[in-house]
Amino acid sequence: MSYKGPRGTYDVYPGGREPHERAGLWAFVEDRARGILGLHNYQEIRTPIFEEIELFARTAGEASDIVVQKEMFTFRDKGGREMALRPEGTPGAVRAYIEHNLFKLAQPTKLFYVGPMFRQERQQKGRYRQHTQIGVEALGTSDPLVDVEAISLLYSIHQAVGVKEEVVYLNNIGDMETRRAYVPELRAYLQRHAADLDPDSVARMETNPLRTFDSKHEGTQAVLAEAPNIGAYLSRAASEHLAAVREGLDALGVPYELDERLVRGLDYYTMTVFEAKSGALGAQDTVGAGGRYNALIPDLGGPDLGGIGFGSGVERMLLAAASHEQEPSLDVFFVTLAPEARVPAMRLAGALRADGVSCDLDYGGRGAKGQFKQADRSGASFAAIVGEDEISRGTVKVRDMASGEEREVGASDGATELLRAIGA
RNA sequence: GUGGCCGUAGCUCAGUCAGGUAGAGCAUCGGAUUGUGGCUCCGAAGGUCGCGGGUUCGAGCCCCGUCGGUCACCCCA
Repeated sequence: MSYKGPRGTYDVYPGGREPHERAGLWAFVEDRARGILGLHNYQEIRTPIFEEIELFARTAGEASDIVVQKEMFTFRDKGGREMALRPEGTPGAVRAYIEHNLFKLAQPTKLFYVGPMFRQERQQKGRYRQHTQIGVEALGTSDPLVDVEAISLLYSIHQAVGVKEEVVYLNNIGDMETRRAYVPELRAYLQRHAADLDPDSVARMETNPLRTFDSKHEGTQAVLAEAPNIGAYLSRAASEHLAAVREGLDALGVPYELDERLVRGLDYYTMTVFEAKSGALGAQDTVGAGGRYNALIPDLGGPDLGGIGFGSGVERMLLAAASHEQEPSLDVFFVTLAPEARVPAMRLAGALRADGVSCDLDYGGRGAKGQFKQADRSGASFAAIVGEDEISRGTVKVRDMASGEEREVGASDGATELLRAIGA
């Protein structure tokens, strides 16, 4: 056995060591999230996990490292088309929205998706080459109350799955007018302090100065601490939008912190951006994040409509959550004490399952003691014992595993008495 | 892609300093209890010491390389 899973991936299986490797927890998170999304009238969209590279290249922006540093998994199909495994969910969803003319319906179109995303990065805590996002896109409107709904939704999902030490950060990075006013000021300021910046930030200062705020470099952060704030440069529209979002969040009781240095990695964001972090994670502490993208739909060939969305990492939610794992439960474990008892036991198990009673039996050829031990470990409420004596009498012995109490019931006419004995 | 740390039983790890017969706990299986679990006791099974090369009479240990993991940078959910 020398095969290992691909670098940066993980398996989900019974008894997995890390929270995101445990099958039961995935079901828990998905159930909770789908429940809340349904309550807000969001409907599921499923798009391919690969698209043409061009779609992602356009949306991420030329300055984004997803494209520039080739963090996408790419391949060429047999027709020579350049394809990529999706690094994020928004482009595919927006592409489908336009392709199927969903904007002709009453707007907004409220969509959610759950699925794997791929980025060819080096793994670390909370970061994987294949990870799963629960995401939302509310398309076809620029109403600030939709922003409120999206942020509230993100917060609600996190609360429902038990994300610990969460803080939601909010900012408005403005419209074109805002950036025309702000970006030159920021760039000029950074250029004056270029000597104290890290090399990455010096390069970004020209291409996309907003992104320097993401740097973890000490010198850069010291410079940025004195940098002009975008808040003072917001256009009237941006400023009113931000005020409306804040008013809505306050009314709903969603706690948040305004952070004027919050920018997002993807270039398509405009106006509202937000990010939910958890202190229970490592350096990769963003659990979910998103923002408004008012130019994206027209950029991809659709009508001039706005949209907003977020993605939340399921692995990070699980890592940041208190464990809600449920003990596996079993109703009945069959103990067979003679070879000829095995088939009758399987038949009875089938009859019980037909009535919704979960059953299992020994396939390991264990002795009586071993089978009872297995029954105990399986968490079964009852053991149903079938041996030579029971077969000759046409009965089954039912043992209550908690009390140790046993009683013999008839089994010649199916599982009726057995069902009664276990109170099903 | 860059850097730190780490690769010994299914799992968690000791053994590396000072080269000399590969260990423990937990888990698994069996027995004590010929058809009865949890607790206890006894026993068994389980290892190319990540891989390759080198030094040496002798390498889990030293040297070189390589692969993998992990955390951090970068970037991002």
